[in-house]
Amino acid sequence: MPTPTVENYLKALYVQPPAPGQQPTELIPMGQVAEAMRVSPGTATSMMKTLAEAGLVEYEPRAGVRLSERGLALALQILRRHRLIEQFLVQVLGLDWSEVHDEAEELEHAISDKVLERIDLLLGHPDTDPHGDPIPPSHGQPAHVELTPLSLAEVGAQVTVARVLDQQPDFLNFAHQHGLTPGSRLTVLAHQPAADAITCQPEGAPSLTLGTAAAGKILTLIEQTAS
Amino acid sequence: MPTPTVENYLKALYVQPPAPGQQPTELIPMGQVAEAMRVSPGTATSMMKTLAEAGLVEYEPRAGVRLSERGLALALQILRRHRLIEQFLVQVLGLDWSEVHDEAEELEHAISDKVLERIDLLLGHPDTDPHGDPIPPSHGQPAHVELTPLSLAEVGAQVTVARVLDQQPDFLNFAHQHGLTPGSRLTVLAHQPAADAITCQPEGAPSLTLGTAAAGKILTLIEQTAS
DNA sequence: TGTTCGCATTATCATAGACTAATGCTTGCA
DNA sequence: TGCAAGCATTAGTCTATGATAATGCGAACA
Ligand SMILES: [Mn+2]
Ligand SMILES: [Mn+2]
Ligand SMILES: [Mn+2]
Ligand SMILES: [Mn+2]
Repeated sequence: MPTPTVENYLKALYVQPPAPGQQPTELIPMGQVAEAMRVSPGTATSMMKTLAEAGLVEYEPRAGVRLSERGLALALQILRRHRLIEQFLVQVLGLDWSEVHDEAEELEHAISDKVLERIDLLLGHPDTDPHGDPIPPSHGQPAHVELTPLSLAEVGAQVTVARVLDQQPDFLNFAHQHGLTPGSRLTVLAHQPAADAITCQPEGAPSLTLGTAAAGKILTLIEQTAS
Repeated sequence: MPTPTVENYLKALYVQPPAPGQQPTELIPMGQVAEAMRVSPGTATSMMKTLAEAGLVEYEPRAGVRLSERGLALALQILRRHRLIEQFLVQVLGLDWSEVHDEAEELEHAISDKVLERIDLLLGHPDTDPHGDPIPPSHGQPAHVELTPLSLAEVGAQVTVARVLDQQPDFLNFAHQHGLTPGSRLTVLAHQPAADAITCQPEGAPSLTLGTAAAGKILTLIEQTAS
């Protein structure tokens, strides 16, 4: 059984965004690992060697690391725990979606498979967490759904918010207050490239202008394009 | 915030049974600490010095340790977490009372005050856990209730099982199968000192003979003495 | 083709928690 | 009154995980 530290590294490796245009099987450079885990570069290197010893990653000196098959399976297991716990904390205990990430970050290392499956049952086998992140099944990869960042949705399109990529409480509170939670519908009103902004109209809330960076963190399902 | 290891030591110190006839404020010898925590004597000594440094225990070399006021408050907090979690696992997730102790042993270190108070609310502020152990309030000591070990109950008495002291799954399964769970009522039929045994009649279950040691782990509330 | 700059690696050290083995108190008994 | 047996303490080591600082490699640019 891996330590909490090892579990955190594996999860971090899994969720690293591939560099633009890269396959997710490409090598992750050590600097990125160090930054993701907020440790020094030396610590990252030595930890990656340890994980490689344990067969959880493939490590190529001066090139980077990628998860091995075993490492990937473990990472998905931790991610499943994390996201089911988040959903549980919101649905059953009534916590706010802005505070469950940090709670789950600890609980994911303490919960047994048995308790986890009870939670899954109680929740009716959800397939996403409160932020719209997919919950991996107990075996195998989560299904892939094609989503469009709000920043790229066409003017006039009607979209449904499906997933919010930023876990920061401030951002989540902001999104909640403006009707940008998974399931809420909105219409894209305008792009303002010069202002680096986009304006949209959430259903049942005032219209809203967001910077491109923020809009890029809101992933949507296109319901209807501009007619 | 103490580490999980420190929390476990404090909890263990709190639940150490005082030697027969001792006040619970007496010093606990190092051998007892080492045995309770299943570590070597040297480890116990060095850990107690560390805890003394941190002001959580009073340590007298070659005599023993006792919890300080701060250590006691912390121990009660951990115990509250442990027992509320156990009750939650049984009541909400439907786990068996024989398996929740080990689960809670991990979760007690991972759960936040916020989540804990939500659980407490959801359960309706229970004051005992599934084994009948009292749940300490968020501040202060748990109320003391006078209970009688089944081994000492008089022949002919009607008693209600209030608390089961052994957390071993085997013992708990045995107790459950024979109707010896908190809340179940039974009548004491006979003492057989020569056989080191006691016979009782649980309501709605076959009568049962137990060794004195086992009967001593079943604490009861006397409902009615022999007429 | 050579050099430099950015990143990675190595070397050294620290801390928490554990172990084993050697040593040292203390107390009860002769 | 003295000593041995039973505990407890100390000394030295180990592993996991971190840090810092010195060194090294290699890709891109001159
Ligand atoms: Mn975590
Ligand atoms: Mn999430
Ligand atoms: Mn514990
Ligand atoms: Mn209990």
